[in-house]
Amino acid sequence: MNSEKSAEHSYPPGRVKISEALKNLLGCKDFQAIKIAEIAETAGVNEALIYKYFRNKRDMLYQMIGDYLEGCRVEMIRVIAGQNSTFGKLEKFISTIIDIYNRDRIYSKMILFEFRNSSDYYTSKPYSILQGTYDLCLLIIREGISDGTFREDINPCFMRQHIIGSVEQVCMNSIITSRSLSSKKITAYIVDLLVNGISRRGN
Amino acid sequence: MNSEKSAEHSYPPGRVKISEALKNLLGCKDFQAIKIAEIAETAGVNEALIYKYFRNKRDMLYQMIGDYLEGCRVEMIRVIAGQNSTFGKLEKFISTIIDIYNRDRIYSKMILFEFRNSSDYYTSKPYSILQGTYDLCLLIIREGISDGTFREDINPCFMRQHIIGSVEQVCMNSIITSRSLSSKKITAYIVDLLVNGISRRGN
DNA sequence: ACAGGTAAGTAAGTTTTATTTACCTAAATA
DNA sequence: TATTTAGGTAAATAAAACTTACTTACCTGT
Repeated sequence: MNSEKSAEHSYPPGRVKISEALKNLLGCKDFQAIKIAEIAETAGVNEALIYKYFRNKRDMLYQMIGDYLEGCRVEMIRVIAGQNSTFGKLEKFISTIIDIYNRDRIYSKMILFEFRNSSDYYTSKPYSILQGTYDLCLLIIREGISDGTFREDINPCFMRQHIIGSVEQVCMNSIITSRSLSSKKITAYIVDLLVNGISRRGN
Repeated sequence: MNSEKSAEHSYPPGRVKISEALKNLLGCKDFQAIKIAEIAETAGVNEALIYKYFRNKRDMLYQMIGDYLEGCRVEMIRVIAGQNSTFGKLEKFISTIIDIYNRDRIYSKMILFEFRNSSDYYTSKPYSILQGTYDLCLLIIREGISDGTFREDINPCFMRQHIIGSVEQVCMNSIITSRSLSSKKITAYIVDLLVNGISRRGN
């Protein structure tokens, strides 16, 4: 019984084909418009096989998002570790989020649009992975407060929300308008606003 | 044919009962879990009547959100008009958003969680009403730039996204955690972060 | 090398749920 | 008074999610 993979499920060909089929279909229509029959047909498997691997339609989405977000979390940890200044870490944190949302639009849409619409989403596994990734920001903030980069009179959790909110909003907008983001430029822009505020300098 | 109300539909008792039933049900379960039959039963009308007034299930949500958001837009215009300083307007804009999200949690949930999950949402009427409300922020920003309150080196649309993103994130979090927000306190907190940035003062 | 379990896979259902059709009734209108 | 029209319903339909009961083929321990 010790043959488990890193994730807690195995990936037989049928399962992989199902996930890929759903992903492909999500490229052209949205989740609720995609039929199980359609997924099965696209994958070239029987409908019932889907229910061997997934509890229900929504569970497919959650598992896919979970796998994807786990990869993102690992990437984020690696990328931040490569920076030594607090400021550099914050920049990398933001630019990596932008890169991720920019890179695979199908997953981005899943996460920003399909993912949240169920009351059990914030008790779900993918949610906690996403929060885990976003919470890396908290470490940066705490470090920044103690080394004097950031204000010490602000609640770190609150600051985190402020940062995430701003970044996600920009990403969401680019996805809605189907515009690609230049991660470097946008990061600089966001960081500037976050760090210096919107008030005229020297006010 | 000139008997139209201010909104483009009339409100006979059956229709009102249906909307109220849906709203009540949304208080305890989420949209996709609510059945048409259940709505009809709660409203005390026949299922078919629902389709007299609404194209489909999703259309019910859109119409309800549309009506609600139209009220919010009107409120926002009135409230901002009562301020004369740019700074006061920004504060009022933010505190009103917080108040609205705080006030009726069922509508907030609809808007933040159910509303976005369809690709046609950003071509929908409620979306354009919401954007219209949020765009009031643009006027404030432009005014603030010309009167020297805000930085002139920032794109107003971008600044708008930054502000909305931060505010919405905080509201979303309070809804997820079912915590009520003290609009005054939180507004002061957000405005401070937005205006002055997260960087240590005098950096 | 073979019994027995187990994972991958399927055909053909059942059930659930959104949506339609065809109809009734009463009030407004011409 | 005839007729349209708005509010409303019972009962059918259709579509899609999900199950059941069944193969087939591959491991695995004796």
